[in-house]
Amino acid sequence: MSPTNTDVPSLVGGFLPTPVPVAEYDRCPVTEILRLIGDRWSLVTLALLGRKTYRFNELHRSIEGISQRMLTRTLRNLEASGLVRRTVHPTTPPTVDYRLTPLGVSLLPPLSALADWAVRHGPELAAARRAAVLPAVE
Amino acid sequence: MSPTNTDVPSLVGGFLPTPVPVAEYDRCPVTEILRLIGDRWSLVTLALLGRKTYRFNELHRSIEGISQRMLTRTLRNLEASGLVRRTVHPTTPPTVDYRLTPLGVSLLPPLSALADWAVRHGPELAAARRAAVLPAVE
DNA sequence: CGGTATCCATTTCGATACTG
DNA sequence: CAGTATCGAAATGGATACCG
Repeated sequence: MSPTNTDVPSLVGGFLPTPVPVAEYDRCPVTEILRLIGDRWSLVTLALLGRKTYRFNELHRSIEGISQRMLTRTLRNLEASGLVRRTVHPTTPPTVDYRLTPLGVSLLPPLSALADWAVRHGPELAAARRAAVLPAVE
Repeated sequence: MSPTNTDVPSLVGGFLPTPVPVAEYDRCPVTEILRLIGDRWSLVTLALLGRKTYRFNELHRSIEGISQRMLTRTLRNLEASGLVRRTVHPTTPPTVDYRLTPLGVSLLPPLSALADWAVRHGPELAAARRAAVLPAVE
């Protein structure tokens, strides 16, 4: 009802048929976006592109540890989902830059909300992990 | 500064050192939560548990297509992160129920914000995918 | 500069069978 | 009822080399 709900967690529209049909679930946009950005490199990439336009190698240098292959794959993925636009400038040698599309920009606020939650509750998450791997001497 | 920012996407606190150090990035709580819930079954599981407490087989029946093994793994994962609490009742046969912890409940609003975004922009995402796999006859 | 192509290790997922 | 054990398939990620 309300344009943005903050107190009532809707999660997939506010209702859920049970059993949840697996086919629908897999095609659910919420599932898709989480799987899209839940991989190793998408989040940093989006975070950087949220700040400015990057050239390929500039991005490569900006993300420590990423291989050329994975950077390409990550960018192509985000591009295929409409979050990133790839622009080739016909110079010699050719230069390519990447920027967020308006759709990509619109993703940042909700993503930041999740990020804020994670930062706030990071200690609790870490504590839970520690408690889980050390079920000894209580 | 503001308790919840909606217009300025902070993403990991509002600044990013470049190059982004891979070790820090991997330990970043934002990365961790995304990878945690970015798998195949965590989102539905959380969505269901957000509604009520479930017994194991009840959950199993409620999620079409999930195997016993994956349900167990998913629940154990969420439990190890402190989002879900597992309670064993010493009856015969033993019954076990799962519910969200307060931490798990606190995750629902930001997750719903992302879900709302996905639902709103689902058509655009789908259109981008279609345009990407059909780069023919423009 | 901005990629591909190849190959391999690791992880994830799912099916099936069995258990206290 | 609520799992565990085992196995194999598939997806994911990374290293290296090469290309227009």
